[in-house]
Amino acid sequence: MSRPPAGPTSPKLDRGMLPTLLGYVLRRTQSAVFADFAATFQAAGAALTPGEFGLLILVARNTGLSQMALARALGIDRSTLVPILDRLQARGLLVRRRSATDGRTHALALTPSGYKALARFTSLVQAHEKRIASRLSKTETRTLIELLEKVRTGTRSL
Amino acid sequence: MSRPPAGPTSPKLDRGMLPTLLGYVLRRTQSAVFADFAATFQAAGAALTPGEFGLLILVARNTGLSQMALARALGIDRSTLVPILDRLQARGLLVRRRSATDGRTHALALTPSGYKALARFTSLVQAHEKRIASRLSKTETRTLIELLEKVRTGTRSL
DNA sequence: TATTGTTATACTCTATAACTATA
DNA sequence: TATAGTTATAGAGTATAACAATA
Repeated sequence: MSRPPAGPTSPKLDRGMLPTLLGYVLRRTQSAVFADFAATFQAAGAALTPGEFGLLILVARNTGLSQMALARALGIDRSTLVPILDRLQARGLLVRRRSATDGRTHALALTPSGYKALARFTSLVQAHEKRIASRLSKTETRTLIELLEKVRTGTRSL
Repeated sequence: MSRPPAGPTSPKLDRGMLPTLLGYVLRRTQSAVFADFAATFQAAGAALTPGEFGLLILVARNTGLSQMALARALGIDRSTLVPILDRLQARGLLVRRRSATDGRTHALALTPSGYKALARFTSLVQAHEKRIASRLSKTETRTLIELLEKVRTGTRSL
């Protein structure tokens, strides 16, 4: 792997203190992992974001849950959830059913097609996961997850 | 710290396989860290995003760089950069100067006020960094950064 | 009165395509 | 022709405020 032809337009910039900031490294890594996720799905002719995958898993595992409960689990506002569900519903992956016990709420569920798609998505996610952890040993991967969880729970916002 | 009153609206949802997915843990951690960053600045009456901080550092360390060079360093399109610079310029933190050697480019630089603000921002970022790493030993923090870099460089998109 | 879902609105980040000025 | 910056436009994620239906 040779260096790209370092013309006048691609000088290495001085990044100063940034490389040692945990938040910065975290952000760049998250960005690269996101891009890998997108590339994995695009290469397979599928379209899904990590957020949508998480949402589908949540609905599959908690069939009948309300939009409020889902929004709370995702940490987003209920109004933010509406267009996201609209899209997944338009793709035939998910349905809003009227709750029998509370007329205000929608009972969310995957369609048969949604379950089938989720199975496929899951194998794509596993391939993606394998790749992003490819330079890490099993132990290192476990350590990384533990350390990330420590960081997450040591935060103001939690 | 007592648990919140677990009413009918906050049942613990089944998150299935998600807690073991590195990508998922990374995303949630990044989200929590982002929220902590925002809270730190808001508490200090300052307004800045992690991305803006990174941009200011880059400009401070590479005075006179062009918008193209900056966009490339940030991994975003040049058109995306325009409104971001507009805002920072409107806040008086940064200026676009005409390049003496190439009339097409703008030479970016911080204003004196920008340097002063950046000094303040830097100390806020350091407080934020200290908090998010508060549950980690020095060694663990170093390990975490190393593992994150390994993940980042083991990605398709790199 | 309070809650759920929706709509209207607004802001930010992101991109592509086309335009202008300059090289 | 090619590059830099801008503008126009569009899509997605995020929020707040107000509204209708239901509890």
